[in-house]
Amino acid sequence: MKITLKDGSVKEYAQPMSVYEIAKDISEGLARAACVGEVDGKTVDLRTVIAQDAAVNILTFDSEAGKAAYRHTTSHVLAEAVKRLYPEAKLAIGPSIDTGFYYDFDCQSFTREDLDRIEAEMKKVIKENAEITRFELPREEAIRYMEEKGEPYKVELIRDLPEDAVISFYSQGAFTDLCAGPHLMKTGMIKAFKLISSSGAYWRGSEKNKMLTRIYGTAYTKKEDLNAYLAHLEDIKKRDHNKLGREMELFTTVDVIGQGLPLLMPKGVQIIQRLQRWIEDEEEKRGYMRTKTPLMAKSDLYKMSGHWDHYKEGMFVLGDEEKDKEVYALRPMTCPFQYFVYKASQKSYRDLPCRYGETSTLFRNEDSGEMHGLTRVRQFTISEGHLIVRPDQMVQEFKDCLALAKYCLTTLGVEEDVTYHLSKWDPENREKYIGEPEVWEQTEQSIRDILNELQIEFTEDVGEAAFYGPKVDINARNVYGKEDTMITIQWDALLAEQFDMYYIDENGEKKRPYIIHRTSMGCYERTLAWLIEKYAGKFPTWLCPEQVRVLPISDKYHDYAAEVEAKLKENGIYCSVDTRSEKLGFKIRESRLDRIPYMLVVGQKEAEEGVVSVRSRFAGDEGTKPVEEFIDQICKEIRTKEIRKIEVEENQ
RNA sequence: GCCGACGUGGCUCAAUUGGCAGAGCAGCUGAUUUGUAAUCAGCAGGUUAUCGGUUCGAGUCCGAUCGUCGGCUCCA
Repeated sequence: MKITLKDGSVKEYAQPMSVYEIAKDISEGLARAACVGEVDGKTVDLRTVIAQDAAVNILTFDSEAGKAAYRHTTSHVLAEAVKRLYPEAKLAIGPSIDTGFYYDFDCQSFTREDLDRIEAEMKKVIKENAEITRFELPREEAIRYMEEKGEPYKVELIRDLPEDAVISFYSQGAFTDLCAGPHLMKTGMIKAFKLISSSGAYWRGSEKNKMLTRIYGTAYTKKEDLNAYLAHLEDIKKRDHNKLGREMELFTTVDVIGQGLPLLMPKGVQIIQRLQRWIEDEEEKRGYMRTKTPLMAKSDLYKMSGHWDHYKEGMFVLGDEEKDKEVYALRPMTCPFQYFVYKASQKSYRDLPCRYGETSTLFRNEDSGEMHGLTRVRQFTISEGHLIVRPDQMVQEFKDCLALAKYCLTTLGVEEDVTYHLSKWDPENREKYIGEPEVWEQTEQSIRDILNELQIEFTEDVGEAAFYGPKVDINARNVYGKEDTMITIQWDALLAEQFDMYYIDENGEKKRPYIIHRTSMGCYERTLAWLIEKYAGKFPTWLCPEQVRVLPISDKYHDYAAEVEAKLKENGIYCSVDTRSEKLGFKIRESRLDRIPYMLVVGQKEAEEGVVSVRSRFAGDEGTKPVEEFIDQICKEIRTKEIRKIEVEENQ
């Protein structure tokens, strides 16, 4: 048989060979580093025996598949260690994930000290360097085997496997686990690992099931790489908006006010205000009309929209349905309010599209465990809008909404950091949605076509739609890698019916419009959080609460500093003067720590010549220039919303 | 909502088996008049998240509540 290797060379063997044996034949070093094999493009276990001609590639930790196998084996080492220390623990599942691996156990919860003890036991397992072997069992035997071992979760997993599935097990020493593999050859191949944390997780991801104990960990082939990753974890905490945003006095929370109700402080509001004014103006340029509608309404409104049936748990209801004649609720969305703006007058086909925008404050009664900083809150303000359009206008308007979203992302410098999702309904879960299956299939196809036409890469997510229609979600990851929706654009062919919205067509007949629910740059709080993390608090100049700080060398130059400040303020630049009697070095240090983009040093020389010495966080010392020249420069940067690159060494 | 950890001046952290709540930074006052990342001195600041319990005595032990964090589930 002929084996073609990655480099094109061909090896001939007289008898069948396992992937591992082939690796060993190539070199001992490769065999030591081998994690998985790739045979004719398919990832396989190293133990897989090849009996006929094939293209074979040996993958190490440097490949995605190799990394996954390496970490998956580490999770088995973890499981063995836990079983040794806690024999009563039941095994659930233990896959590799992006950042490492986890394993779920049904047992007590673990403290950090427990994790340290488990780590020590794992080191023993690794030192023992047991051979990892694979075997298969027929279904009934597999079930009996795991029943005898007292592993009910494994039994359940086997029962749920398809009838024709191969049921494989991996053993290392006295430990055996149901597992599809692939795995490394020996436990001793694990060189560097760390248990990161422990937490609760529902069995099979359903809150109806028992909560198990999950241990997260990670593994690398080199101690340095592991340490670099752990250092990175420490480092990203510094840009966590929840810490940095409080430090920078952008927002705060107060116990007595309540969970999920952050207070935006003056500097935070300045940023949000600038975003808001920009978006409102931009939408107006694009043909939007602005509305201002009530923050609450009678329950009747939400009954019409369907929210009362589909979303009541998420709403703040004022009053008691049993006792009170009328019950009000704070609004969780703006849709029905803007529909009534539309309905206030009869519309002709010539009036459409009607584009309504509103800077809209919403209230959602999130579960207590869900709140997080500015990204998950109970009251938030969103660049909300609804477009009431004729069916023939739908595609173009939907595209325009995507274009607006893209413009916002590009301007904020974050367009590279997002992923697009076509959020679809779940046909298996019909009661969560309104409308007929054909309508869902149709509208989903329309969105799919638009995204393909615009050459936007996207994934399709089942069960992520709104109850009234499918949508495009634009998501971003926070510093910890957790994904949040930043922008959403929803295709709604159903609610117009519920609200009896219509327009008169060219034949004088009543017609149903379509509706687009959309945001242009999403929710202000969440966007602020995103920007804090993206820029580590060093916002683009146009968004900085303080753009320039004038630093007089001594009080002798306060008059000149005030003159410079006045000129800057005349030009709408946010600036201040540091009049404290401190040394220049100290003032510079504080300005840097306050993340001020520009410092203007003024002393005798500057006062005499009517110039300023510019020091920026972008290029360091930018030299001396006339005040007017600096004003022109920064005004242009602000007007164009430029994102200036930081080129100097940071020292914070 | 569920599992777990945590809560001491504005911030970062101390306080031995339960035994006088402390430091640095920030702040304020004064001195200093400073040329590109930290001048010196002094002062002030706390019902140890809240409420209750055990104890001669609680930051420390116990219970409840509120909040924060890490996850799960849910979501803009």
